Amino acid sequence: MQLSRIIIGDGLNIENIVKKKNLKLTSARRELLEILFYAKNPLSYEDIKENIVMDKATFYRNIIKFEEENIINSFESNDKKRYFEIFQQPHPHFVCSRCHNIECIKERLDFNLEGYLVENIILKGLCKVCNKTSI
Amino acid sequence: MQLSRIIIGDGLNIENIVKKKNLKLTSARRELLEILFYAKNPLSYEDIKENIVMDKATFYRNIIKFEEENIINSFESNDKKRYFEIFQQPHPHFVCSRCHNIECIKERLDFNLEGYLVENIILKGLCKVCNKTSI
DNA sequence: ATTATAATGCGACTAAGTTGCATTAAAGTT
DNA sequence: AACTTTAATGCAACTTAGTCGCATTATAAT
Ligand SMILES: [Mn+2]
Ligand SMILES: [Mn+2]
Ligand SMILES: [Zn+2]
Ligand SMILES: [Zn+2]
Repeated sequence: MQLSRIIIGDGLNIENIVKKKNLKLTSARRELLEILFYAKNPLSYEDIKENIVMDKATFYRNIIKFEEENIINSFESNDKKRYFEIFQQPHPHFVCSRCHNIECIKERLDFNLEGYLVENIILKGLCKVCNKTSI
Repeated sequence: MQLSRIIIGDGLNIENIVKKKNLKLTSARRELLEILFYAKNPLSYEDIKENIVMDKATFYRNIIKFEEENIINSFESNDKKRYFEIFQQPHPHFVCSRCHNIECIKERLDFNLEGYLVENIILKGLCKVCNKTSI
């Protein structure tokens, strides 16, 4: 909710975004973008499918389009699934190996890795909640 | 080659390792561990299957056993595949989005992420080689 | 050598994601 | 408002990594 405001700015709604990219605004696309805009964490197809009425193929074809147009970005977790979120500033993600939650990490992780170009960071382990309750 | 010496120490061969964990030493297990010991990078089933004679189910069942016994560890890349390596000190892995190579990162990446327990780090982007040749 | 049990091969299966194709709906044009 | 063009959709079939049940076989202990 706040996220979508921050990213798309005032006056930019789903209609504007989709049309600005020369995509047709279908009900499938509106549904999908609404869910992603209001999500606090990245979501997989499995997370979303209960709340949408489109076919799986339509889902993935729209996901591909949205990624091409930089409306969303995605990454693979360690559960064989791909997770999607509205495109933001690149930031790390944390995958909890106990509760399987996936969180966006706001903190900057500063390290230097000479010669490489790091585009994406995925951390796995215990999230704050699970780490506390693990004695 | 050097790696396996370092980890398992002098006098510790595949026979010892397997028997120490109360696993039966089968030809499938010997084959699999030999390949993993001599590998410079983590390997997937697809990487290995040409060089082994066991069934896919046997491969994965042994992988599971080896992981339970901390003989190997594994992680998922962004190509939907799982990669396996002989268990070592935890260290990050770099997945190149251009050449799709997977490298073990020796450098320590020091950062603090308050409250979390980071068990595993996967970096994605351009490896040294691809980063140089990308202008 | 006999035996108990763990490991194996085979085939069927699951789940994420992809593709071809005929149909439908969006958006522009008259 | 009807017409047309083209993109988007649903459906079904497919691909691929990994899993599982079950009958058979190999390992290692006795
Ligand atoms: Mn995020
Ligand atoms: Mn490694
Ligand atoms: Zn957790
Ligand atoms: Zn590379």
